[in-house]
Amino acid sequence: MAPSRLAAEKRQHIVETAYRLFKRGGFHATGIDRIIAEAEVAKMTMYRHFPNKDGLIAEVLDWRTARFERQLDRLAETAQTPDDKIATILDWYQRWFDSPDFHGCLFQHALAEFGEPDHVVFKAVTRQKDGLKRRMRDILAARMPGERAASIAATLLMLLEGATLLAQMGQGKAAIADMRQAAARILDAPG
Amino acid sequence: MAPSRLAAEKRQHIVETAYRLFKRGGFHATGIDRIIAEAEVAKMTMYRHFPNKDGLIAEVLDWRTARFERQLDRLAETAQTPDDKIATILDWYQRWFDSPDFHGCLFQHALAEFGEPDHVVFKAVTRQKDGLKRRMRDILAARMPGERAASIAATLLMLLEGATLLAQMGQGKAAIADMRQAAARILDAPG
DNA sequence: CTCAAGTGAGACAGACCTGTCTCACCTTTG
DNA sequence: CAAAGGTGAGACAGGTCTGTCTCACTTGAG
Repeated sequence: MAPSRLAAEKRQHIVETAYRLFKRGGFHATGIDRIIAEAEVAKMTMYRHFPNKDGLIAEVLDWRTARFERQLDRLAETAQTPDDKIATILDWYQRWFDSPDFHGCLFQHALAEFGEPDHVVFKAVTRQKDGLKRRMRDILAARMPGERAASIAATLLMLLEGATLLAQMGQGKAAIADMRQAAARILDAPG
Repeated sequence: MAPSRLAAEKRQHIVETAYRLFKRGGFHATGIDRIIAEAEVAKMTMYRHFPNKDGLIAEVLDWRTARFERQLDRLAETAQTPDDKIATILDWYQRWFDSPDFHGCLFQHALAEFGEPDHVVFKAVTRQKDGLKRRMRDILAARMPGERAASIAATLLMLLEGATLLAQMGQGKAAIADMRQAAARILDAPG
């Protein structure tokens, strides 16, 4: 039978509550008991919707990936040139770093705690990073050969990931500024 | 009383065993019981040398930082120009990515699991990253104004951290190549 | 030799973990 | 109304976690 409307809402509520707790406390350190207490949900309700904790984590990451990519695609529509589209991504990161409950990248953290390439969580992380890289590559491909677009997209991804790390260590402001300079130099360089 | 020679050796053995296990399995997921079993050491021996698990983790990171910086400083002596010194650092990362039991950066992982800025582990992470950035800044300062050296050092650090992340996702080869191109463009750009 | 420090082995406490199960209750649907 | 699926609350099992403690033994220092 198809899940009822209320069941789907409960499921989504669990995902968002778990997201908030994982972001603050990490994955292994955040217990199921804590999640169901915070979500005000019975334990069996959680285990009826998700096979186990790892499955919940992967679902949380995939949900977050979808939200992230929606925001990114919407932003890309507001800009005209490829360079402007890339700039809106950097703007997005800058706002993220400045947001009050910034705790670093949940996907980086997931990779740290689930480093086995076959693990369902590991795969959810690669999906997010590959999606971001592909979006930047597609943006740049309108302005340069595909191979060079792929290379620069990878470079920008590295800069973004490194900047996120520095931001988690309290150096977000400088990291954004330095990243903008570097991005400008890389994009302006002769092909 | 000063610790005996054997006691110091045991202590060091615990640190190196914990390092190996943390690298593979993460921090929360690796239990004390596993560490002392692998190190073939009594539990009380471990707790006599370290105040608690967090203290052991911080010690492991600091030991690893010292080893890393020794290697870096030794490499820097073999190169002449600032650009060559930076290149030897990139070479070091490339060899690291290709090493058989590469599992990503232990400091990134520690930051993911201990995100509280006041935590002893968090501080050990910032020490390592700041140390690396400072070394690159000092290298570059021989070739450009101090402010620009600091900015480029931060950019290179971001690239290195991002490349390490990509390497953990199996894209180390391409990441190194793209990073080298980006570094060359950034270093060659007009001041 | 003598004594103290260090150690190995393991029991132990108390807490927490994941995941299963029961049972009474509610709500939705036919 | 009646049947069935979803839920809340919590007990429960079996395991693991950190950290403390005891006791017998070994090893190093004076």
